[in-house]
Amino acid sequence: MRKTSKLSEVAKIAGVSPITASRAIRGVGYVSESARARIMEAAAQLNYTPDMLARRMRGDKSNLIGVFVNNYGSLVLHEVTRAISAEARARGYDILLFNAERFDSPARAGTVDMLSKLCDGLLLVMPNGADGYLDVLEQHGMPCVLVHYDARTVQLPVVALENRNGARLAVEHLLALGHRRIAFMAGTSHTGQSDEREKGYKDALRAAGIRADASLVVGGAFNQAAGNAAARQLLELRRPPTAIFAANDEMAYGAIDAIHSRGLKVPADISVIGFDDIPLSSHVFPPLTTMRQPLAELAARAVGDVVTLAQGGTVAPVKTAFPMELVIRQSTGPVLARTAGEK
Amino acid sequence: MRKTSKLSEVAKIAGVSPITASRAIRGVGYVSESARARIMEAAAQLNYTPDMLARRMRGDKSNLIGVFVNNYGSLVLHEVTRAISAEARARGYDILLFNAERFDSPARAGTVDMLSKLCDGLLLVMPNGADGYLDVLEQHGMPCVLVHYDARTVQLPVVALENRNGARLAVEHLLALGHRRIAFMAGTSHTGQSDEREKGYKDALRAAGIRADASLVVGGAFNQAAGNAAARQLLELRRPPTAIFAANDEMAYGAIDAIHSRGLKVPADISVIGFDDIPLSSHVFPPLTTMRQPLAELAARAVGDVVTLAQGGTVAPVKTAFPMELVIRQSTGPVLARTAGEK
DNA sequence: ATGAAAGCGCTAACAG
DNA sequence: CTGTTAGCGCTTTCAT
Repeated sequence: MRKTSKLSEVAKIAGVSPITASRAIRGVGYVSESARARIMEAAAQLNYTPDMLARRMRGDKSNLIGVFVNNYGSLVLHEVTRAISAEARARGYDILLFNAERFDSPARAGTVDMLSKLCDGLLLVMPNGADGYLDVLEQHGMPCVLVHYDARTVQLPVVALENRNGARLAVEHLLALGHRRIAFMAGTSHTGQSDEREKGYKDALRAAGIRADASLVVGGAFNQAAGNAAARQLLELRRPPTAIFAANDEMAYGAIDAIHSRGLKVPADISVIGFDDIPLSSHVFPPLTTMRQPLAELAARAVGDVVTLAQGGTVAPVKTAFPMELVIRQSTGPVLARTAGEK
Repeated sequence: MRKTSKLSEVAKIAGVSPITASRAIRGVGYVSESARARIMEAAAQLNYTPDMLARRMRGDKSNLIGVFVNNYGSLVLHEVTRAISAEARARGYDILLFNAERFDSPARAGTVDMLSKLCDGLLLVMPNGADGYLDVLEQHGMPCVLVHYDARTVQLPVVALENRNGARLAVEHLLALGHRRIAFMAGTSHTGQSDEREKGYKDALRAAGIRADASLVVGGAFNQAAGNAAARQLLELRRPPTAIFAANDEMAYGAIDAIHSRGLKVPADISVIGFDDIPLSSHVFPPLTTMRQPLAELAARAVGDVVTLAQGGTVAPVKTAFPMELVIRQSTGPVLARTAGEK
């Protein structure tokens, strides 16, 4: 690997000391016109670029925001990071996305540590509440904001969704359509979001005077495969649900697949509602009724907060929850007379 | 920000010199049992983590692969990076994803440079052929592999798709269904992929003895919005096409939308075929006929190549193109008698 | 207007 | 077995 040119080389060619060259290149302090000219000339000739690694080691800014994610691959995550990326760049920051299942594994500790040194601020997207790294960060004082997190309280600003309330709204929509036997498909409980959504589901049922039926709560992961499996399980019940509330859109897709492959129709036989409203939900068949999250506002807030922190400002370590909006498309419909009567 | 503990502190507590502490912690060289115990004890107590930045500045490995992308946001890109990420982690590397429109902007140069110093190897996914950074990399000697690139030749290994051939196959499928008036929706020409696909489209038409009609080549970006706009444009033609070949799946989704919103049906009125076969293409309506890329193999090869390079091995600077496979679903069908007769 | 010294945190090479 | 010296590339004092 060809060595990249360094400041001392530039300085030598220009016939000055490294520090003078440094000043000229950064444009600070006094440098005579002639010296400056020679230095710039030499730098151009050598194609010199300052070594940010070295600068950073001395504590300078990097203009980089680190985005830490786990389970890279989910579509919501993709949408969230995309929004964050757009927002960050609009503010003059670049994004460094780091993917790790957990951040507290000893093998990863060094990397994580280095990245947090490298970046001016950190955004943890959908972090695992059980991850010990959260505690490290909490004490560390590093500018850091949690995004899409709804688990145990940490002393860090959190930008999240009104998961519980949004879920209640979703189920109320189903209730309003006459459904009484409503299933919930849960994701993982890593971030706490699924748990909150489940609470909202139960809130709505309780308010409607419907007793919870444990066999109607299924699932286990936020992806299509899990949604598919969970739906199959529901369909095999002696009394299957007439409607399914999936903890996210991707699970809903999987559920719809399972229903179709049983020869049943959505929403004629079973209604399905998702959560997140990722862009593709209006393209699947049938177009998915779901709860929309205000992605842009959320990203703007998250990035705004880290940037404030990174620039020495203060942000209270509290959770800001954004409201969800019901988007009615075609995967939900009134409960059929025959099924409704069955109850 | 609380300073993180450093080696010298550990050493002081353990009553040894920094270098001895270093040896004990890395497990190299001779350290007496008693000293080692005291050092580990102190390190644990201080929660010491080595500063990889400092290590890296001395030229050590980081076990990180940098993935540089532009236009972060596209779903194909997401799938590709996801596959790369999985593959890299399976080999013990972590991924650092860096998003920038271009890598040669002066403002970004420092960051780009730093990242390439930081990472053991680089993967440029869908790079812009016009980006001057490619030339820098070419000379630089940094372990680096291009992924999904089909533009001007550079002296770097490239892992790509059989774009031209795959496109030909796609159009031949349409031809076999009786279509004669076939449109092509192009993406951007940044990576050269769209251009190659267009060549394949023309190859197939020519082989079938159909004269190219410039009004049937539309588009301009690899996303839904562009696909939508392009399809509207096609539908307004005096003689609209009976089939559309979109340069990627996302454009195809947009096209299908446009067709539906005109009150037409896919494939009854117009057939649509995509390119890439991202997972969602089997869930949209109608399920999309498309060309599948061997994602896992591709990622395995790309990661395998950088890792080889990073470990001092050699990889020839040539392009490896992976074949595409036709996946027939329900968005393509035989041309209708009335339309076919029209010609 | 310019430079020398010192240090960021770590470790290879070379003494003890 | 352990410590000293030196240096990665840069920049902030503090001179001159």
